Amino acid sequence: MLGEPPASLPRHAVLRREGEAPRHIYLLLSGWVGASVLLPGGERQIVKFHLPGDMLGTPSMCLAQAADTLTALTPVTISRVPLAAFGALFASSPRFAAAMFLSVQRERVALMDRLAAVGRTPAIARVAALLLDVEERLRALGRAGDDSFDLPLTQEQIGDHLGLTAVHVNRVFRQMGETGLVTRERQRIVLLDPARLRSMSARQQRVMTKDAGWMLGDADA
Amino acid sequence: MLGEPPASLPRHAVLRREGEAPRHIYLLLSGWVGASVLLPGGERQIVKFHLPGDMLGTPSMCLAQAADTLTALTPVTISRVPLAAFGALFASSPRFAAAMFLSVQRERVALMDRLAAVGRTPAIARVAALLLDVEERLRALGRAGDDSFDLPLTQEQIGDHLGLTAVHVNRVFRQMGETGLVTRERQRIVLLDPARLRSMSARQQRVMTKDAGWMLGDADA
DNA sequence: CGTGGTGTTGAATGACCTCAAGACAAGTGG
DNA sequence: CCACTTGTCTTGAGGTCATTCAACACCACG
Repeated sequence: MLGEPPASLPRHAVLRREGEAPRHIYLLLSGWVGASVLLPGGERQIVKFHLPGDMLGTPSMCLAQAADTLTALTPVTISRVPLAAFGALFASSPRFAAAMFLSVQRERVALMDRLAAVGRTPAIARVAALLLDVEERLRALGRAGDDSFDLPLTQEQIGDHLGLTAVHVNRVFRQMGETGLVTRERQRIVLLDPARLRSMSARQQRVMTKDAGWMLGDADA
Repeated sequence: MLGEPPASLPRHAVLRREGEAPRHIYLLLSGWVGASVLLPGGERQIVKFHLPGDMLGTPSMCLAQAADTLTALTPVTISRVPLAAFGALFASSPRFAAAMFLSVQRERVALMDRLAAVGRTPAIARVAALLLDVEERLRALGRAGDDSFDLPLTQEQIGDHLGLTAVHVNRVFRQMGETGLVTRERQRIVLLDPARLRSMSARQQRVMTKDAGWMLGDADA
């Protein structure tokens, strides 16, 4: 479709570094990618864990220098999309434009929710929210019907995502194990008690509209 | 232009409550509005302080139920825009669509930055970042050339914005006063040492592109 | 002149961090 | 096959930043 031929990259590969001029966005075909922001003091905040099907790098479309660094958390395959090509599509199809617009709004809502979690909930609620979020997104991709999945993240990465230290993430996981909330061996996570996990996560269940519900009766491309 | 006639609302008025079906977005003509998310436990996170010129409520365009509550922080005047009317414009003018798209991405970047601040920086850095952010936005509106401005927020609202308690916000302000960073009388803020404030804020200086830099040579409406 | 919202300050508590050490697993080169 | 390394996980002890609880001051407002 609109992207360049797929490319494979190993774990730890950097798709694009913060500060570079953004000339592409990226389609993630397989694997996990982390989008992170670096603070002057060297602290890192991972603003998004990307799963297959996601579009990466779009926040920087409004910037002269990319805001986030995109790093492969697992081996990945991606397809780059030049902004120029993207722009043509945007101009020719209002429906596509609307879909993109709504997609960004969804990301924005997700950020609002996580900001609320990081700003206002204790560590265990944040970890619970992360697990539920990942499970839900994987389920939408057709993975695993049971409440288990692979979480190819180090505890440090999880900490950088949730505003915690790796050490504290570890303690939270242990506590969750001891109280029968989850089990984990290697990177395999099993949600033993999703209901209780949900109740302590302070997570909203958001209902998305069908794309462009407010955009009726227009010509498509 | 595209909105309904302006309406005036008093302080504390709720433009739209979280959970309602979003049928409008709002143009803020004067005054301050806070967009907040409520957590199940009753905690509040203010995700954005809106200043005149801002479009409010757009994140909920992708949702069946509004994600955020819009509350007047000062007396305000607003203009409502029905989503339907909005959609027509969106369909007829790709340039408008692109501008909207980029505007959302800017909000997204701002959320990423604040998430990083809340997740990874101490209280004083968050307050410093807020002050600099507000000052910069007011300056863009043509207000105050000197480093002073009105901040019509309670310390509780500031806390809800930064993931702190009102008490701690107060202590941070006092400390900033004692160390010669800022002064405040009533709601008037004076930045005594913007440079030092900036250095401790961990705030990125983002360079925005001109609207639709990647979208060249298309027909406008 | 009360009254409610907000600001201010202290004392005690707590959630999370820092520092440090060790365990464990997966590679890598000998 | 075995050191050896490296990255990650795990656990403890102690410290810190921010919170909670509580009391009081200060306006603005009726």
